[in-house]
Amino acid sequence: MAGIKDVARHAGVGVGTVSRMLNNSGYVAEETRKKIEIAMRELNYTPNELARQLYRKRTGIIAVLVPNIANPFFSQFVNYAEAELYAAGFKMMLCNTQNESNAELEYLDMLNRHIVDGVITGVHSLNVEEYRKIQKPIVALDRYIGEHIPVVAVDHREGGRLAAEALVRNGCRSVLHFRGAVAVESPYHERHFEFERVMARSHVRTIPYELEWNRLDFRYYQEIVQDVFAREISFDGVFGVDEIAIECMNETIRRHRKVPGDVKFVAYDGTFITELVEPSMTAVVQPVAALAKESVRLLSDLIAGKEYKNKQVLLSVTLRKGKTTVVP
Amino acid sequence: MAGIKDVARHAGVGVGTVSRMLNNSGYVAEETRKKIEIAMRELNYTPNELARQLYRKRTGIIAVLVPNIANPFFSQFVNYAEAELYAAGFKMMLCNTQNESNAELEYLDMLNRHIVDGVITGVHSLNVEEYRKIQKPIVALDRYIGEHIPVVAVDHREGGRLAAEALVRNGCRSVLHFRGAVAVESPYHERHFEFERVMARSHVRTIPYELEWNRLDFRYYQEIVQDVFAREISFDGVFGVDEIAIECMNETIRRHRKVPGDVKFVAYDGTFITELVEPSMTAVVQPVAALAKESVRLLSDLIAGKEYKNKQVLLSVTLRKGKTTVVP
DNA sequence: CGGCCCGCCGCAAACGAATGCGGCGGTTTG
DNA sequence: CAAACCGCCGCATTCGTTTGCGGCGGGCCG
Repeated sequence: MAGIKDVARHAGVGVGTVSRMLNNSGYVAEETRKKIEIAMRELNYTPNELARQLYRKRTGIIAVLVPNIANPFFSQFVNYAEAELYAAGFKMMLCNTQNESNAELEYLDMLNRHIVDGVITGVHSLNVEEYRKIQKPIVALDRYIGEHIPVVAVDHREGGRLAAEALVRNGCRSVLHFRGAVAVESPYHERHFEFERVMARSHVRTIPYELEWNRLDFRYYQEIVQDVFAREISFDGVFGVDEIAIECMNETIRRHRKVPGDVKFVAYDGTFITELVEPSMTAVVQPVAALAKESVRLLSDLIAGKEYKNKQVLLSVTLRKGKTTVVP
Repeated sequence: MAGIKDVARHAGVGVGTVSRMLNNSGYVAEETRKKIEIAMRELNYTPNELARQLYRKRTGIIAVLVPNIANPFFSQFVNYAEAELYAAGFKMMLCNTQNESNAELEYLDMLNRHIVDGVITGVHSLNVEEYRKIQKPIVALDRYIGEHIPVVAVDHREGGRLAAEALVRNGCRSVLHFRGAVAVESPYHERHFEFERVMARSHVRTIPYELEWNRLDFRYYQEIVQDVFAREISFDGVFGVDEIAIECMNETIRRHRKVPGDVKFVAYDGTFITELVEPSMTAVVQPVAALAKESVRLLSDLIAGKEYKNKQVLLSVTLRKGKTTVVP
């Protein structure tokens, strides 16, 4: 309620002096400093950040866009991103786009409205064109948007290879391969191409099963699994993102087939849920903490004025051995 | 870059007119309206929200404080809260306090700094006194803070009762009861008291096991379970929050005891992970969506100037039958 | 002793928008 | 025919800061 003017009057100085003291820029005598401190305490003064933001043209807020925050991968990502942003002096605005591209658009527009200083986008629904129009700090997670927008991604090719090799090593002959919708372009898909490539080379049969784009709710995954079993597909290995691999394993167990005896599983992402189930699942794990760290670092650089052209940070994945495969 | 003045000059009108048109308040002739529209388009004008916020003294941003967003309960809560806030015209600032009470304090201070219009706090680490000092819109999730701060909570007493009755019905004689640290006061604990009460009345032995306060990482839960089994405690029923109940079940299965044959499980919270495991777990489920909805509603009311005294919204829980108990 | 630098500080102009007030034509009303 | 009213609009102030510029004493140097 009390403004800087009130403090100044109360302390018998000018507003400039109070301001200088707040940001300790310029000279202010020790004695006046004391007087101002007292005045601030007595009036219970807190600077109004809005006025500062208006003058400085920055808010210190970063928007993080994710499709669904309840999804383990994204909740972990957001968790780390928040920590990194906080450490870098930023606050985080969270945007669950739920695949609503108008929500995505609205949040992007906040850059123009000066509400946020930057955006980290983990969503893929919007037309790429919309992003290109915006000449503001944006970092993309796992998506190539345009040459002026840096990307941080993982080496999905390597991920596909690791998964495939694991299943081959474990002697699988017929592998169920859950894959994202091919219609959507994403670095993301590389893992599927590479997976198929390695399998073909190793003469292992694969049964591709295409999933809808951006359906992250697990009810959907349950439906899919029901469908798979209804069709009496026979397989001795499974590869897919955490959620569907787990659902698939559960149904396998319910039908009294042995894991990993009869069927081996390799999950992709390796979030905590793969460690939560019994048997724990072998998984290609994405370095979520590093993804968050790099995203924030890149964005900070952009905000600080650094220019990036065709910048891509590629992080490597690892295979974590669980109990759904036998050979390491 | 272009400001309202530029638009006004470009359209040959005064700034007031442009402003009136933007907020359509007051009169502006159709013809001038057109001219301004053209000017806005040509200059690619977007109003600077910071200036508006300064004038209006509100930002439309709500801070949501949670201890750990990677925790399924909170990630679901945040998910719903974001949707409700968005629908109510607010943006969400997410704060992962990670039990750092200084972070909590810093975010509360944003109310004074006019960065956020309100706070929904799901964390319990800070001294209650700090909250009482703040005469701004705050809603507490599952915690009684003071008479001027509305609380939205679930009926934990009923939750404790439902869980206890389920285990009694299933014929348990000796139940392992994981409970939160009693040192911390919270409506939250009611479930444990009620649980013990019902068990005593039914002459079922309980083995209470006290957990540390606010440790939400699942490594910790693993340690606890290891400890339990190392001490060779014998039990035929388990009650605890999702994560620990699941860890405990996994270890039980690994030791070749049958679930639910030898040991029954009832989890508390009933997040998606209880449905993700095999066998799926019977759980007392908290109405997370409703919690979020009510929190937002109360906060909106507070911001709109409505006064609440000793307001408490109590939501009821339900028992969801899974496969870790046999009798419904 | 005069000029100059230096520590200290006040004044006023930004920042970009919202809005109360009053003015200006033109029409209705008494 | 004058007063009241109405649609429309510009001007100046306000929101609460930051900061450039310039002033004012006092000490130091030539």
